[in-house]
Amino acid sequence: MNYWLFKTEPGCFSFDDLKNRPDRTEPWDGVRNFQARNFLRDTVRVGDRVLFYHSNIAEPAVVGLAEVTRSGYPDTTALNPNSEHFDPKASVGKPIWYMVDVSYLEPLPKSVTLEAIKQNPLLADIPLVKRSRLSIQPVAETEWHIILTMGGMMDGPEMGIGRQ
DNA sequence: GCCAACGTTGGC
DNA sequence: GCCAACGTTGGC
Repeated sequence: MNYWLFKTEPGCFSFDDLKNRPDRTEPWDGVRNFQARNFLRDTVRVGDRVLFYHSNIAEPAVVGLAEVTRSGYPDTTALNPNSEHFDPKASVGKPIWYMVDVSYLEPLPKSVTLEAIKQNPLLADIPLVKRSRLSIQPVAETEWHIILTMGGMMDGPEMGIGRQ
């Protein structure tokens, strides 16, 4: 199982929008960057876990967790002339662009802001800091655990002290 | 809304 | 295949 960070502008599609879908599942379409496309097409697998990140807002942050429920398949919005993501170079035989399905899991008890991520020296190498424009990013397992800990999802090494 | 970073396009 | 021009992303 792999870990990922998916970026979205909440004004376009938010974590709550995913939660409010009838089956809490949604195709992750409209990605038009080749490196992100390669991840979606080749590497993202069913069962992979996703950090859901809100970008382009006053306080960008990881806000929740999602799960991949369908691996890469052709992005139909590229074939639809009425879609804002239409790509005249794409065709059924050569789709160019790919999407996956993601399902809502749970929100983080507290959002992990970009500011907090930047301030954590253990996260200095993640693409969010180094390659901020990449919209589909792999997350190392250690980084995954650190971010979940920062979000109040799991106990960090020092947080169990004093517990019953 | 500005603008730096960076990805893509297209002329040569 | 280089690289200038251009468009987009996304933090601030």
